[in-house]
Amino acid sequence: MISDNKNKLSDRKKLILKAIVDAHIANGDPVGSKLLTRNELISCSSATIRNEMAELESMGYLEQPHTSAGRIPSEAGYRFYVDWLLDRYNLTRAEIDELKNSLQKKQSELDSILQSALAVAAKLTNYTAISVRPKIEKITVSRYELMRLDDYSSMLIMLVGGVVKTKYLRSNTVISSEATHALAMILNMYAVGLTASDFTMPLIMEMEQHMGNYDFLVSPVVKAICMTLSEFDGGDLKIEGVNKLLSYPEFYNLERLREMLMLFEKKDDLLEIFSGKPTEPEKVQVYIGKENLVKVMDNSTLIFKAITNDGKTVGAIGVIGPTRMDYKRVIATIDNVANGVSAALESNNSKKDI
Amino acid sequence: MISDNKNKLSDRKKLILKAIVDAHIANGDPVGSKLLTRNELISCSSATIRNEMAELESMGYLEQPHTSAGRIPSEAGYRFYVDWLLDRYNLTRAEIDELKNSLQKKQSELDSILQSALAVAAKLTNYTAISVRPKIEKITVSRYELMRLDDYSSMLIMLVGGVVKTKYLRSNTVISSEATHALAMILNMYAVGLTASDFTMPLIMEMEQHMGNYDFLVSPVVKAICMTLSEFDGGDLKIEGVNKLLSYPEFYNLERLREMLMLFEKKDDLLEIFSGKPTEPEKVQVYIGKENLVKVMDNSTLIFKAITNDGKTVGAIGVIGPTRMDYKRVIATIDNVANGVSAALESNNSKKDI
DNA sequence: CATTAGCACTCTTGTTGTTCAAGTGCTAAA
DNA sequence: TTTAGCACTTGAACAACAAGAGTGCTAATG
Repeated sequence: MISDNKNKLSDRKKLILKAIVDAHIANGDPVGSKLLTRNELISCSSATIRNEMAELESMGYLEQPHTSAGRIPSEAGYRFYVDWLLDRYNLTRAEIDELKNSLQKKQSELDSILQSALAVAAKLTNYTAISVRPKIEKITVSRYELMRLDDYSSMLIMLVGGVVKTKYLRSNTVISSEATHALAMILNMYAVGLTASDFTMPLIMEMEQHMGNYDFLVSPVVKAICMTLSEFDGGDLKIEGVNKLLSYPEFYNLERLREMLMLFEKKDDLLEIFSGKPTEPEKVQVYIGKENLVKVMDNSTLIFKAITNDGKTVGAIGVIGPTRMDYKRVIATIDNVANGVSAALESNNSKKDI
Repeated sequence: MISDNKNKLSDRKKLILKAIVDAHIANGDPVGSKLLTRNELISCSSATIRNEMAELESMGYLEQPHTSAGRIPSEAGYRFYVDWLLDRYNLTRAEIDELKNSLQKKQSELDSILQSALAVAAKLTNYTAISVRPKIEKITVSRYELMRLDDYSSMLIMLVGGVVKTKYLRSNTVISSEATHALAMILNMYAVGLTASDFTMPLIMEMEQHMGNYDFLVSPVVKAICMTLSEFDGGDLKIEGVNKLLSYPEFYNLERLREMLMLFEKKDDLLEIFSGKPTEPEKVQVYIGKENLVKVMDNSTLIFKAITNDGKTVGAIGVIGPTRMDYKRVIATIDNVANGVSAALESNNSKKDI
């Protein structure tokens, strides 16, 4: 019986088990009897706790890695914890919003091709592959719609560069449908054809004036617009095959590996490297070690090539790896992949023309 | 002057430098004078090589990690190697084919949503996120086109489940355009509405008979068709945020990390785990440690939830991490993400209905 | 009878010292 | 100019050892 299972443990044992699992989840270290005495819910001495822990161990809920370490939960311990001791957790608003927004996002044609190209580049070269779409200047919204979902939330729909972008909005107060309409009108009146930096304070104040009682809506919406614009033209960076790093003894070193992953996580530096260089677009670029100017890449080589469409550079694709890299294979591969992506884009163009 | 640079080194120095770089690229170890004497192009003793190496080092092309190790190329050494000593490498046919095929691939609606959902799941939970589309039975091609590109290559275009799939084909002999046409006709005659397992040997032989002199074309094309079908319905598995593993001391162990990455690489096992379980689709599933049956995951926890569309399970999304996992947060997050994806799919349905 | 204090015991971790193998630099001879 | 030989340097691997942390057990206490 399930309820049998639940009541197998005394309340104090449950408390101690829960405390141990919680502490272990938080720290990762085995937890000893002394540590638990600090827990306010547990009001007995370390010796008592030790006795209880010994019993929990013999029941199979705890184990000790070695004699002189603390206890860690066994799998059965985790199972009991998950089934009976778990608190409920509710996502924060910020988390929910992030979730909703990301599910709205649509990939562009180029993004989709880059994704495939990256996967094949990583596979063929056996190095971590990276692609970027550089910043596009002067991206603007050509039309706004505002869709009211309920009293507290709406969807901002923008036509930007021929593509529909949506942004989920939420307020703490009730927004009437009149307010929604008014805001949409104001946006189409004032904010069409503007780049992110065109949204100046005077402009925002003028919009607020026109909104009357609903002036407080303007600034968060403008923020959302600017975020969308910057996310759209703020060059996107994709990475594939981080695990390839592990294949090389150069990165078989956790400190180094972690630094590299931090670099991938942050993306800014890489974006700059790929975008900023005065590249000859028709050639594969090779940057070795300190030529990369970013400290973390002191011992790494970056090999990439620009992707062109209609004669213009629209991105770049390449790999990153140890300076000890199989240059001749990688250079040839990246050359071909970049050309392939460019060709795929061109063929799309011609399809559109017909 | 560039040519100056090229001739800064004597031919023997170039030979030795190239040999050192090649050897170091291959092994990763510092290379000593003795090893180089085995190179057939170098016909002098280790002592001579040592002298040359000492000179190359003083010129800045080599360095030694410590006195008693061999030499490794410096950045300048790599630079010289890349600029002047590199052999040309041509991609193999297999590599070129793989490249072309992967650039043709189109993502489905579900794939695109899953991609976004994965990214946000990995970010919110801070664990590695995984999604699967399970096998779809009975997927068939409803129409074939064959586009001749040149004497040796064609594009096989298939309409499968309402989606266009293409496959790049190449032969060693010249294929006339008549042959291409005949093949396309035969395919549409015999091979429409068949699943991969419907392609039996007798059928293939019958098709070959109708192809006359071009019978040798049938079997490779059928292979390509079957590959496409299996790739289409063979459940797809995506992974995001492998680097998150590094955040946890449990994986701060290169052996463990590598095993996990191998698991991600192979995908088969994971696919089975996600797909095979008799899940209650409305609940978040938690598998702890050995409950996972796959050896590598002995110390890991898998948390996932099914994604439904129109009442049917169309996939699953979840995370994998150490058994010491922040269960309450992860369970809540996965619950929300999976629901979000399901909802996004449903809303697409209703759009289509209108 | 449950709880607690105290102490001896166990086991890991980090440090130190030593040996071993690898590869160099230099000198003298060919 | 090239080669052989030898002394020297240095990191990696391994064993010995001290320190620290946490337990289990026993005896005392409310």
